[in-house]
Formats: sequence, structure tokens, C-alpha cells
Amino acid sequence: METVQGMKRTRYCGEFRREHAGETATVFGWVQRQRDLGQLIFIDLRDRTGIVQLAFDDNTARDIFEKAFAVRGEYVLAATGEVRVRSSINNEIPTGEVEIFVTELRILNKAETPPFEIVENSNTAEAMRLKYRYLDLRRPDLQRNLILRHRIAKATRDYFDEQGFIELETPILVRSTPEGARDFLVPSRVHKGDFYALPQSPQLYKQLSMVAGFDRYIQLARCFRDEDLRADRQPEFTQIDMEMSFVDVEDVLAIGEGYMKHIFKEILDVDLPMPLPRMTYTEAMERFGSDKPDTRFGMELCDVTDTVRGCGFGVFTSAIEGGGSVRAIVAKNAVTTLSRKEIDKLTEHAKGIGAKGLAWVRWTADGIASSFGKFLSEDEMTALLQKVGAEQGDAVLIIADTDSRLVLSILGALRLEVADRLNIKREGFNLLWITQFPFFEWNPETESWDAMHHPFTSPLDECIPYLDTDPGKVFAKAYDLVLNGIELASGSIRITDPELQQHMFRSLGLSDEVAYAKFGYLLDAFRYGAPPHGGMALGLDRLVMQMIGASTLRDVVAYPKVQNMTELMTSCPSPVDDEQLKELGLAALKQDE
RNA sequence: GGCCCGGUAGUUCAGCUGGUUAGAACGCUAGCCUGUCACGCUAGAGGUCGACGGUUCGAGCCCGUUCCGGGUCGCCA
Repeated sequence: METVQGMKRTRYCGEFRREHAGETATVFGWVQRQRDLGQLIFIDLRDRTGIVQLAFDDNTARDIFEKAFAVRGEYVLAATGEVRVRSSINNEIPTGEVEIFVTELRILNKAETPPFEIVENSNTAEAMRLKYRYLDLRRPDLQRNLILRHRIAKATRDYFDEQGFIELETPILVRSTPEGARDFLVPSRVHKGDFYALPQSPQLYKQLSMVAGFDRYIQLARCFRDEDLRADRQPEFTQIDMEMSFVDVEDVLAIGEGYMKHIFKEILDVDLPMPLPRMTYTEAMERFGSDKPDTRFGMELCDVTDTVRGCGFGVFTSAIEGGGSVRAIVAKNAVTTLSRKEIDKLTEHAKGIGAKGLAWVRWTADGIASSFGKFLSEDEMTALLQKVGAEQGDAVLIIADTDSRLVLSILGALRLEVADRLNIKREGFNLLWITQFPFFEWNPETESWDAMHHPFTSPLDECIPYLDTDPGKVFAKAYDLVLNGIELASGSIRITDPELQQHMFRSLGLSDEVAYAKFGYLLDAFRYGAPPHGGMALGLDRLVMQMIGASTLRDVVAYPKVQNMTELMTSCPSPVDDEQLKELGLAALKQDE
């Protein structure tokens, strides 16, 4: 093994161009490939910028040539030599016009043959790549992703700095707040039996920072939630967390839009249409069956309750009589793809997400076939098809239930599922605000009202009278930013009136004592002059994922965890010594517990 | 916790109706080769078919259990 002593990099590998011919260059990197042609050896040397070719021939000193001969994949090299124009140009790579004729070569480290090839677009199983993540991360695509992530983070800080935001660091060891997601707990050694929690978000700290007068706060905050993973959900993730004082909804949305405009222009050179479209929660649910609609394609939901009212199909009529509704989506020109068999699969899918069943109409060249045709007169069927705007070649999917919320959400999910099956093109970046969320959400299990956002969210001024009489009618100064069907950001204007806050807690079934025990420090703070304030938190990982077009968060997180919450490279979580537990006043669980 | 998909050389995969010695490509090792760049040519090494149990004259293939990975529902104020 040799050292780098006395050698200094003159350029990264990917930077060499024709105009550098004649330079004496020193490069460092990993061996992508060695090609031994007998009296001629080429080595492709790779660093984070790309690849440059090193050349050795019969003019190369014998000891250097032999060293080059022994080089293998992923060896770490330092090389000095003259940059010269190649005798045969490679137009496939940016540095393809030149090569370095090596006069000094040092093997800084050897490498075993890696368990998979370090190449772009690897199709090696992800578990293998994650176990050797440091090798996986050498691949150009992941390097690109993470460097882009860095640039997005940098542009984020720049934008908010320009807008007068101050970055404050909030603690990672915080008080547990059992509402919402499950907390990760950290045992206290000094106070045995007590626990810190890792923050689900810096929510309360940023509000306290408003009370403290920082006026505009920003943080790229690591957040932790002990809930099951998804392709777009990791147990720890990064939020672009912001809060502003002396503002109402419009001011926060304006900053959010300015940020989106800035970041898309800066990173992707995309000009977003401004202002961003808006839709109320109610409208989004009615039209798309989702509070995070993918608006890149149509197939909107159609309410056919009034059209089928009084028809002969009991499933429809009993749903309507039970206070529910009947709604449909039309898959245009889908009758071939959505065969009877495919529709059966969709029915199973629908049942899996809570549907009692799926009614359908297929309008083929042979006529109209339907799962419920025999219950409807010809006129009723015609009216139905006319209402939903169906034509020959279309398939109509209908959901009926006594619970309209269920009808909407099932049909919303089916809309996405059908779009997948039909391979409907979904391109570009569709951003929109969803506004006026309901404040409360009825929880049928506990038969009580839960806060849909969080209990510090301010209700719309005009809804305050309904707080006690009709909680379902109370809407909040809460807003989400939706990008291509994913929730990118979420925020609200907060309550700063201690009396209103107390009122909200009571409406949520929290007694004054319980509320004070949990959030007393916030309530105390609000007694000393809290400015009106609001903000939002934006998922950095999801933003990067969308901008890159990655299909999983794992492609934009350097060291992600897999579905069972473990990290394959370090094998964590792991058992700890009894000594460690004892010090914390904890006892090990028995195996069968 | 439920449902669905997957697990065969280092890697990606094939493997028929259960039937002789489990194959290919890439990678790896060695030799040859002066303009390659996915170099080429020749030869070679490399397998607990995820694990355990069962059915069978016989299991990579069938059955059961289990482990691992992925997707999704629940969950994620």
C-alpha cells in the first residue's frame, strides 16, 4: 500500500476535456475497469464526477506498467501523468477525447471483488445493495441523487435566508407526546423509569420560537415516527420546517409558493405556473376521492345518487336510504383492458380497502354488459350512462355505501389503481394547495372527535360558533401542498388565544388538567404575549424523490431502513449488554415476550 | 397484525408433467493480444436450489412450518 504523500489532486476525473491536453494532471479514484491488451493497458478511473481513462504503453516505465497490470476493480489509485488527446475518441463519455498517460501510479488500497458490479442502473436485489450500501452509493445514479439532494437543501436554506428566516436547532431529546404517531423512546439514566422521546416534528418548539420573537423560523429538521414503513415513508425523515409570525393563511401560502417556484427553477429549470391552483378539502374529496389528488389525469368521480334513486337495484337504493351515496368513475376506452377477469381483480382490490362490492358496466361493440343490468330498466341504464358521460368502449365502475366518506375514498383509490392498469400517462409536476380541512374527524372506534391536523390548529373564524353544537361543520386554517398525488407539505395557522385553545382541548375530550399536564409549557408561554403565527412542514425526502422521479424514498436517503425497520448494513436495532440495561434501570424481555 | 409477490453460482436469471451429472450471461482466476473503452480470444474455478420437516422409488419442482426481502391495508394527530 502506498500513501498520497506529496500528491495533490489537480482535477476530478470527470472534468478532463480536450483543452486540458498538455497539462500534467494528478487524479484520485476507484478503478471502474482495467483493460489489458498485452503491451497496452487502459484503466478507467472513477470518482464522484465521472470517469477518466489512464493509459500505459511500452513507453511506460516497467515498474509502473507492472503495477497497472496487477490493478483490479475498485482498487484505490493515485495517478500523475500528461493529459493527451486520444488516438481513438470515445464519444460516449464527456472525457472521451483525452486520457492521462501515466508517469506515476500509486496503489492507495486494494479491494476484494465486490458482491455486485458498481454500475449505473444496477438490477441487483436491493437488500444486497443495502447491506453493502457504501458500494451501492458509489454507483453514479445514487451519487447523482444525493448530490442533487444536497443542492436542494442548499437552495432551500438560501431561499429562506433571503426571505429573512432564521435557522434554529431544536432538541432531538424531547418530551413524549403520545398523540399522533408512536414515539421512539429513549430511557433516561439519571431519572430511571423516565423517558425522552425523539421528536415527531419540532412543532411545539417552533411555536415557542415565535413567542420568543424570532418572527421567521426555518429548520431542516430530522423527525422520527415509530410507524410501519412504506415506499414513501421512513421511520426517520427530514422536514423543511418553517413558522412565521404576524401572518394568516395567505402569507404562509405565498412563502410556500415562492419556495416551490425558486426550487423548481433552480434545480430543474422548470417554471411552475403561479399562483398554484387551490382546491378545498371538500372539493378534492368529491372530485378525486382523496385529500391528495393526483391531478395529472382526469377520471373524476361522478355522483349518480340522484340518477339511480328509486331504481330496482337494492344495493344502490339501500345505500341511499341509509344516508349514503352512489358514485362512479368512467375508464375511457378501457373496455378491452378491463375484461371481466380484470374487473374481478379490481373488485377484490376494492373489497380489500373496505368496499362491500363493485358494480360495473362494460359498453362494448356488442352492447352493454353490466353486473346489475337486470335490475335496471333500459331508460334507467341510459340515464346512468348519460349522467357519467360514458360512451361505447368505456368501462364504468360504481361504488355504493351508506357511508359516503367510504364511497369517496374507495373510488379515489380505484381511480389510481385503474390508471395504473391502463398505463395512463402521468407526467410533469402538478402542484396544488388543498385548503379548509375539517378540524375534527369522527373516530368510530372511540366514538369521539379527533383533531385531523393537530390541536393547535386554528379553526376558520366563521366556524367558531359550531365548536360545541356541530363539530363536523368546523373547518380549519389548515392547508396541504400536494405534488402529483403525494402530500408534500402540511401546515396551519395556530391558535394563540389561550381561551380558544382551552376550548379546543375540551372539544377533543381533553380535560384542563390533562391538557395542562401535556402542553402546560405551551399554554404558559401563550399567557406572555404570543404573536399570531402559522407555518408548515415540507417533506424534503419526498420532494427530492419527486424531483428525481425515484420510485422509493430509499433512492434519495443515504442510509435508509427497510420495511421491518432494520438497517441492513449495520444490523440495527441490536441487543445490548445487560450492563447497559442495568445502568438505565431496565430489564431485558424474556424471549417469548 | 392481514393480504399479495419473490428467494436457484459472486450478480441477474432459465430450469418442461417430479426423473441421469442443476444451465446461461455477466463477474472472477490464469494465459495470449499495441488503441481498447461492456476490448477480444482460449481455458478454468465457482451451487447446503433461503432453512427445517413431510409426501414419493425419486423433490430445485408437490405439501406444511419458518426465515429473509418487496408492495399494500391497518397505522402514520
